[in-house]
Amino acid sequence: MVNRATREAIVSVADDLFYRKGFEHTSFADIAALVKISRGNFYHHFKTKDDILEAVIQKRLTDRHTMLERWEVEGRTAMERICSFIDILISNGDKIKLYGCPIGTLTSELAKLNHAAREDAGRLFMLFRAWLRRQFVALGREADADALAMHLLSRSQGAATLFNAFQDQDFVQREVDYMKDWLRAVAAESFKAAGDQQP
Amino acid sequence: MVNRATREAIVSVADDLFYRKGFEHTSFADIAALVKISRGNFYHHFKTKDDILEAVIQKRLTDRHTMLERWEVEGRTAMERICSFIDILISNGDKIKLYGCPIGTLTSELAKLNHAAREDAGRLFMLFRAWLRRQFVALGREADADALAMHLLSRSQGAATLFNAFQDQDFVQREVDYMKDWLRAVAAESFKAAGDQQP
DNA sequence: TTCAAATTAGGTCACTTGTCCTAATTTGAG
DNA sequence: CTCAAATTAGGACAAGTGACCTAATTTGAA
Repeated sequence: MVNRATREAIVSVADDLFYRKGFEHTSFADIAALVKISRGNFYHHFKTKDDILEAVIQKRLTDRHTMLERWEVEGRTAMERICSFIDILISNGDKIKLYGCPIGTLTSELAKLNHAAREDAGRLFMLFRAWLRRQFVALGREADADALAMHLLSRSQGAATLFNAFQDQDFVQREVDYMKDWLRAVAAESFKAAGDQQP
Repeated sequence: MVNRATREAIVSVADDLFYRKGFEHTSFADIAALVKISRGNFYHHFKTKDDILEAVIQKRLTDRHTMLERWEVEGRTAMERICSFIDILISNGDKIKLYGCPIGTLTSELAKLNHAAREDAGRLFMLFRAWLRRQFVALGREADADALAMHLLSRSQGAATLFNAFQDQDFVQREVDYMKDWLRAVAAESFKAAGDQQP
């Protein structure tokens, strides 16, 4: 006798609005209008706005986890998997161009609001960091896998931010190409190191 | 008979609060409390909150312009000047760690608010882009100076975002070192190209 | 079908927001 | 000093916010 559909609709719409308009700039009224329920109805599903934020972060964690896991079991090489990550900038380009990176912008907003959910949002970055680290380990870079993961995360964050600021499609494409060049060099180095038997 | 001091105090405090708490999350009351004037007094200096934002963006443009110009006339090499830009991540690290990049986060917030001042804020990035482009030209890279400028801007944006997210000092230091390595490689390439052109 | 639980609609509440008004005070040119 | 202009304080105002309540309706297990 539990209606999960309405709850999921609220979270889904909130997820979208928090991304497009920001957490603080999104009101209960905004969400209610899109979900087509009355404002007062919220209290039955979520006690506070922070509870909705919590659910949205959880949803994003699940969604990204699912995506990354799918990439991992589709049996491609670590190199191709990392390329899939880089290609988010293109495949999700239309939205990034307009609203930036969903993870980076949320983290940044919550940091400024000094919001309690700041740490939870941070786990979104940690998810990608750990996943990328695993790919670099698979690429034969156990020693500096984490630094490489952070570096690539950083590069894609920067590209997303400037894509949003300048709206320049050529720029993103160029940065994506640079990242793939870098990735090939990283892979080549690790092959060389394996041959030398030296780090 | 014009009191510019109060106006400048308002803009200065607003600049700081917009950075630390975000534009929307900063209220007239917040600013008034720090400037130590009454709330109603604002209307005499700024008709709307958007007018204050306009003034803050103008101030940031002037401040950054002054800083970049100073670096340019201090008679150092283009390489050293670009290093000064990279080193912002260290010299301004305490604030970036807590609040992110003042330019990137403002641009991102205004994009989500769909705010009219979005374009004005964009000029802050353009300022750095043009300045960096000039430095790369001075480094002998006329052909791809703009792409190099955007690339470095992108790298430093990403580093600032992840510094804010993970608060990891070692990470920023590493990224700063990577950027300087990259810069040296770029300079070396341009020397090589110059050598090829003039045998 | 029955009926208690789940869900919903509609509204109230106290509070904050940006905007704007008016009256008092301060300032400085003549 | 004089006095009009500049500046300031204090508050009013409507609109919007998140939180919360109650009563009506819907749902589905027994």
